[in-house]
Amino acid sequence: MSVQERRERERADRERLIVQTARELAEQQGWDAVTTRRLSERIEYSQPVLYSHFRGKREIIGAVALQGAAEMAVELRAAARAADGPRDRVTALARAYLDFATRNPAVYDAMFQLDGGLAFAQEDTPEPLKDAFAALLESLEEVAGDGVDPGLFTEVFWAALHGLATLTRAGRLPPPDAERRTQLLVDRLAVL
Amino acid sequence: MSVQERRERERADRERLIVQTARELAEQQGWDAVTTRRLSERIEYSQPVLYSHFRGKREIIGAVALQGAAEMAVELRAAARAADGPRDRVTALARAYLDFATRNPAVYDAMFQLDGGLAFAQEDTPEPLKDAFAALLESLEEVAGDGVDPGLFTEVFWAALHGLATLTRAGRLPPPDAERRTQLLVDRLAVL
DNA sequence: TTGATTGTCTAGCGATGCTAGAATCGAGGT
DNA sequence: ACCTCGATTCTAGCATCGCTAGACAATCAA
Repeated sequence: MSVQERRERERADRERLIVQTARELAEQQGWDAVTTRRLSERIEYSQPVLYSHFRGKREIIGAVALQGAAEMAVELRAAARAADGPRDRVTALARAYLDFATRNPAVYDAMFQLDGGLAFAQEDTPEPLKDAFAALLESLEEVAGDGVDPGLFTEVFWAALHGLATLTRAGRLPPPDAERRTQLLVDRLAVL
Repeated sequence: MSVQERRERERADRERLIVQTARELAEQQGWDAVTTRRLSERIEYSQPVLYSHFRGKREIIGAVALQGAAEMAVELRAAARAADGPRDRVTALARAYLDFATRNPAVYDAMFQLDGGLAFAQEDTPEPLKDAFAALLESLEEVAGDGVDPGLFTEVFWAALHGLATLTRAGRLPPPDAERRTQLLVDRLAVL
């Protein structure tokens, strides 16, 4: 019995190692550099080992995305908690979101740009993703405005943040004005 | 002299054929299916011919993106022209933008999701891209609000639309509520 | 008609994601 | 201590990718 338990523990450790290594490699050199060969080399196992943990590269991306979603939820809630009043809270939330995207570009890509084979906006959506959305909603429902569905408002606010995050990082929007854009977005969207 | 002119004409025709074929193939089966082999087969030339027109696959994507930007600019201006008053104009503009993204998903990806090797938000940004942004700005500057830089406002509005477009298409936002989200966005962002 | 230039194609390189089948390891019984 | 057998891991290879060198063919000037 103990032997099997140790095996399962080692297996779980190795799975964490794979996800962690994929994430580091992606942040260092971009997702294009995360090949099954390089990844297997870094974890010091052969390629087929990857496929005994994940169906393929997509699932590895998905695993990184879930890890990222959990972290993002924590950071969003921390930022909201540290702020006083609705206005400061929404501003802090927006900054925290964009900050996360800037500091973890590869993880953000795994979550929203790449195909990680994850379901969204439906029943079988993984819990971490639902929770990250919930973290946004918690701080936004108080500024949704009368007669506006908080869920719908959160979707719009999230989409706007997502647009800013992706376009900025892709060089489509000049970075220096990022803060002014954030302020404008918060001022207009939130009902204070 | 005439011989060379015919040659250049044929060459330009073939280049258009490449771009058009890449675009059709991408819309039919996604950009992953647009391989140099499949593309060369469809245009009935060998692979190296592609490289006598474009540096590589990236530039082909870029060419599709520029074509798309030009079309989008036309559609945005048409929608704005057909509307009466600032409110209707902004709503029509937003619908036209999201509509373009829905009807031409592969082209939209070429423009904003994939790496087409194009410069953005700087001097050497290709004209069609600047013009598409200008088309947005023309209709949005009148609703930017006092003391708000129209360019900055357009960037924010654009980012929000981009977020809605990409998240909806990726299955991250439920499609049925698309119109309600658009309305909410216009109502809040635009100063009417 | 010849020679040179231009254009196109065949064939192949290194790299990718993924997998079949061989090789190895280790736990449990004798 | 040794064998057996199942589970685990690896070697080797497939098909496909973007891209390119060098052979071949077509076209022009002389």
